[in-house]
Amino acid sequence: MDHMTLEQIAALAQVSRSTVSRVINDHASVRPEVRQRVWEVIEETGYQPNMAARSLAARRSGIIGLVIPRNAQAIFTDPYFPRLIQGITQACNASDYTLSLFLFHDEEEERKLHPRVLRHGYVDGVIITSFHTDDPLIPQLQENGMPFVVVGRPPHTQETSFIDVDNVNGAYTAVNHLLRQGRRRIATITGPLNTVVGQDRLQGYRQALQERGIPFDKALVKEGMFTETEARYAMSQLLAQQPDAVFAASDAMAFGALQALHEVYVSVPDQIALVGFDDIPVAAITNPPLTTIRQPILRTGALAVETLIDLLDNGLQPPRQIVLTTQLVIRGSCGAQ
Amino acid sequence: MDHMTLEQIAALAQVSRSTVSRVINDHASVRPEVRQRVWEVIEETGYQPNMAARSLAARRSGIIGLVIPRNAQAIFTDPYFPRLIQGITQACNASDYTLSLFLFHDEEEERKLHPRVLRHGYVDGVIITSFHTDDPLIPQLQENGMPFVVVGRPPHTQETSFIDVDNVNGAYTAVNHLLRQGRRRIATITGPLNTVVGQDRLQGYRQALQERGIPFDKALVKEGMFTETEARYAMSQLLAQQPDAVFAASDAMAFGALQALHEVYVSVPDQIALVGFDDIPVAAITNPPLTTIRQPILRTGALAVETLIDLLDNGLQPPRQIVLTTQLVIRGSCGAQ
DNA sequence: GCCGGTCATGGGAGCGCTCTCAAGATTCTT
DNA sequence: AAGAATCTTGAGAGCGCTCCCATGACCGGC
Repeated sequence: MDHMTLEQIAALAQVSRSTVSRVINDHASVRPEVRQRVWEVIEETGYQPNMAARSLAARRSGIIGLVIPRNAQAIFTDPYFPRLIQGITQACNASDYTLSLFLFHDEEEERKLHPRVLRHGYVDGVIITSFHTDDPLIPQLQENGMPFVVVGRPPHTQETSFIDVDNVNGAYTAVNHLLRQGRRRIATITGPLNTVVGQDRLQGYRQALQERGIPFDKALVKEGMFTETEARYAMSQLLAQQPDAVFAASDAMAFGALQALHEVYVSVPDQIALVGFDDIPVAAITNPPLTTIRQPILRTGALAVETLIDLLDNGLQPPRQIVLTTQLVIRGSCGAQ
Repeated sequence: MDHMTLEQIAALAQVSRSTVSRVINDHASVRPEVRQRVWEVIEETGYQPNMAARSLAARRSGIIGLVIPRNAQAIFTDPYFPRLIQGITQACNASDYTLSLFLFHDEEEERKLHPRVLRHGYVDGVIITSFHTDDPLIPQLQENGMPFVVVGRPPHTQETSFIDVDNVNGAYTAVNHLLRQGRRRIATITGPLNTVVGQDRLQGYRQALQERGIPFDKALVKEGMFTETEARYAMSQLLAQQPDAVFAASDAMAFGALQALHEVYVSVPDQIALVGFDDIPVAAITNPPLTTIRQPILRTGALAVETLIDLLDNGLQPPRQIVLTTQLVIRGSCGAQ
């Protein structure tokens, strides 16, 4: 009684296996009364189709994978990831897909487990995020013909569908805003510079300075790892350069900076103005509230899923490449209010 | 060439399908030279067994599910969850299991998607966390014979394996520590009181007060939802009661309280001492650093996986019920240094 | 050198589903 | 009212694997 099969349901409803299959998969051409009779039996028995069998026969599992490589230490501290996962799961739930999480902690795990990601019959496709510029997984996916969508801009964009936000422009806007407040000695705490997103936000910073004819000063740039702790350290180092403003490439890093500044009683924004990037929920309730660049994280996740499903269903030729815009959210930390 | 099958590998290695299967699954009685020949062919061709077929034939998928019900809003702000997921994925990776994430956002999603969790052939078992005391999923799992392990203490413990931390004792220790600092008017911001963990930590608070003969004052208790924002509001409300200390039932809520206090220039710990619960990484770098109760989150996750696998392999009768101990971490926010 | 035992291997029968194809039932056309 | 078109249904053949059982090779004991 425990595990019923299609055949048993068919017997109970006095139809064939095929008809039950049609009813379950909502295929056309089943007489309404038959359809109803079958549904009744299904409800009564609490029958659930066996997914393994279904996957095998239909050649699709209904599972999509989310791959987060080892360098994403920030996943454990930065609300960006939970939020992205929220967007992804919401879209998955809506489209009747299940999400599998592939989280790698070190290089050995990556080497050992990449085959699992690529294994046929497991996932129909994958979403990959936060990779190094030289992450070996992307070429592997291509080689194995595993459909995938990238969150962020991959190093080699041809042939690849991706969802990115306009990081260069966002960072540019942030720094430009600081410039308009009269700040001139603007430091930045960057993301990891072996990622495209880290590079792009630094690029926006440089562009804004350049436009005002302010020379780029390497001493005002410190690399963080998108983590609070790293940024706190970076900020304490930057203090020696006596900046009058800081652009942190993520809100989490902005908090780290804020903490470092609190510790030495530097007033924000009076002595040092601060702008972050992301607009995660806590940004609104720090002291002072954080001026930041809002990026649509939920939407990014949802679009990644939708794009992947489209790719699965329709092949998606040419690849879909979406760049979402960001938005400056002015609060207290930049001194503009 | 793309998708090879066992049969094709067998042909290339000039053995039978069965022998290749034996080699892959590391079964005994295959001649070493044959074993090696087969491995060579597998490596050469980059063959990956089809998981769907394997699951169907072997009646296990190698996937375990992590279920996070809708009330866990905190997942998007509280580093507890990422950390738990880290522990779980590490253990999964080590044991060659894959993790599927079932994240529900509202009641409708839960209703609609519970069957998916219970569906046979999908997941071998599930880990469930952060449920209401009256969450319908647990009885459903029992009814369907789906193996599961609970993170946290379930409302009805007989027959159920779970991994919990000693929340009552942890909270007791936190409050007792405040009492020993001479604080007497101790408020608390609780977790959601329709969860066991929320109730347990409140219970510990009450016990500590009772032991000192301090009457329980309802006005000093505010319910938070384990979120920073809720806690910030709760703290601002508690100010009217003029407490000299606050026990927040999670670190995330302690930060919320801290922000509320900063806003009105109440000094921590001088005017109000503060103790949290969890010891998430940022606790060490807030201003002041947060005194808190450390719970072994990573270990909880790993134990949940190990217990579930044990349950899958060996039936685990009687159920395994583990309660981990907590530890007081003294930093600046309690006024003890 | 014959017989019972062990070891290595292959073949067959599924696992529970989907999907194609063809046949039967029904409706429409003229 | 008869043939053509359509709709509805069932049977069969897999999907790619695991597991059981049978077979044959090989070994030592007497």
